[in-house]
Amino acid sequence: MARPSSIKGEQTRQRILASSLRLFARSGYAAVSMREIALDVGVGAGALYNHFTTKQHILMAIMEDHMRALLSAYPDSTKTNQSDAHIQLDAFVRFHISYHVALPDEVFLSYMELRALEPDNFKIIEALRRNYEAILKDILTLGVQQKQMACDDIHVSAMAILAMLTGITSWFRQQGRLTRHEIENIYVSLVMRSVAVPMAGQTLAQNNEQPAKTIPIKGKKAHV
Amino acid sequence: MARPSSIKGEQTRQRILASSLRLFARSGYAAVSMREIALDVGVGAGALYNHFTTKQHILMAIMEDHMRALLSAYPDSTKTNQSDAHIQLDAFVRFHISYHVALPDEVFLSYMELRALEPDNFKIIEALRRNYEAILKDILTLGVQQKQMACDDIHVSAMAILAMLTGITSWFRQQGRLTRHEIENIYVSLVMRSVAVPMAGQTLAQNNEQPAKTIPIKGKKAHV
DNA sequence: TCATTAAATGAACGATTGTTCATTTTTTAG
DNA sequence: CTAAAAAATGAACAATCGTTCATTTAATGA
Repeated sequence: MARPSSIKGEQTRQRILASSLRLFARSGYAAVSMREIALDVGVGAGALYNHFTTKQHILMAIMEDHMRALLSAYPDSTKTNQSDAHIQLDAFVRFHISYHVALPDEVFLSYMELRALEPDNFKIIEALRRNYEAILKDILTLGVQQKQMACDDIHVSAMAILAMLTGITSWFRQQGRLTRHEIENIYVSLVMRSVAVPMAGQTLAQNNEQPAKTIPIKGKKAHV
Repeated sequence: MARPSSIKGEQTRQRILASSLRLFARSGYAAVSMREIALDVGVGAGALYNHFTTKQHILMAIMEDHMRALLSAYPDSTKTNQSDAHIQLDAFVRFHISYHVALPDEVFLSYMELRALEPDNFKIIEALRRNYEAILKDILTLGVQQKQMACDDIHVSAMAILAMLTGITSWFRQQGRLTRHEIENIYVSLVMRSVAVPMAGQTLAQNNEQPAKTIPIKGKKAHV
């Protein structure tokens, strides 16, 4: 026998994933050609197919790796050892920000290119995403049960908080005005207050009685 | 003279915009071909170029129309007639949700395809976007000045709130569990509390003293 | 009705797409 | 060193891309 396997192959595979990740994140999946990826890796176009059967497989590998890494990176200790919902939520916010700020390309890509996934692949990623969302929902549910938090709607609140947190990657820059730690504190404050139990005397403008007056939309949308 | 202009041309132009909007929002700018658009409009591919000089011009027209319509749709009355920051913020949240839920494709496209814009076009859209963000920042600034609101950072808080609100379009369905009005109320509540002045005795888990412990990231990112 | 021109056609352009494959190079086991 | 297979090459494939253009169709003012 000769050469049943090598380390070279795995190295090239990882370089393909790294180049694809960066290019996909920058220009979008559909806008990046296999030749662009090959050029960035420093290899011929045909060589890519020794490691991935199709372009779609590259995208799927990146997304699935990211989602599984995200899920396994979340420290189980915060889920089991702590029964205080506030502390769990604080830890979740800091974890989410740390992870997403450290891996902006993976996060951006996994959010932006969901529609580039073929149906079967989409289902897999979507399921992993729901697993992650469930972590936050469980925390909010616990907090409401313990009457430590006030949520009008667990699902909506979870979606709102996640959108708020993930949005950081769209403006955060490593050398920006604020450090990651400062941003963590700001967001912990925002999130904690957003689900805080309203105190007596708290002025929350409640004009819920108004029947949702429709906003008049100016514009040239004749096709409506 | 004969036929200096017609209504037919403008109609076709609008149908091109409508078809492109739907297709771009569904599959992404780069993944949609001019022939697909033409087929959806019910016209030959060459006919598109009687109304738009390039594919990029179609995208730019959609985005610019949307951003300008968004800005002009925001009722000036809430800015000038009301001096109460809380009422202004309430109105802003409801306006934003109403508008974005009514025009999900426009919102989704204008956010997702920014990178598909050529540099000059990007600058224009980006400037319009900042104008819109400024509306919220002004409200928060006013609220802080009046000591009605507490923001650790105006810019970050504005980005957080906008991300939270715009994220609605990624899960909202017209025939879903909640009506638009119910969602408005939930988000008004979330936003109001997130910038609420903390009351004495309010338990906001403040472990700001910890030196930002780094989350260990498992995974196969050998290139780091 | 006629002249004029906007609007639409559809073939064609060169460039690029994802992918294949015969061939060559490189690496490892024996 | 040699045999064998992994890995890379680079030309080639059919298909599709955005765009152009000579031509035809259709709508309008006079």
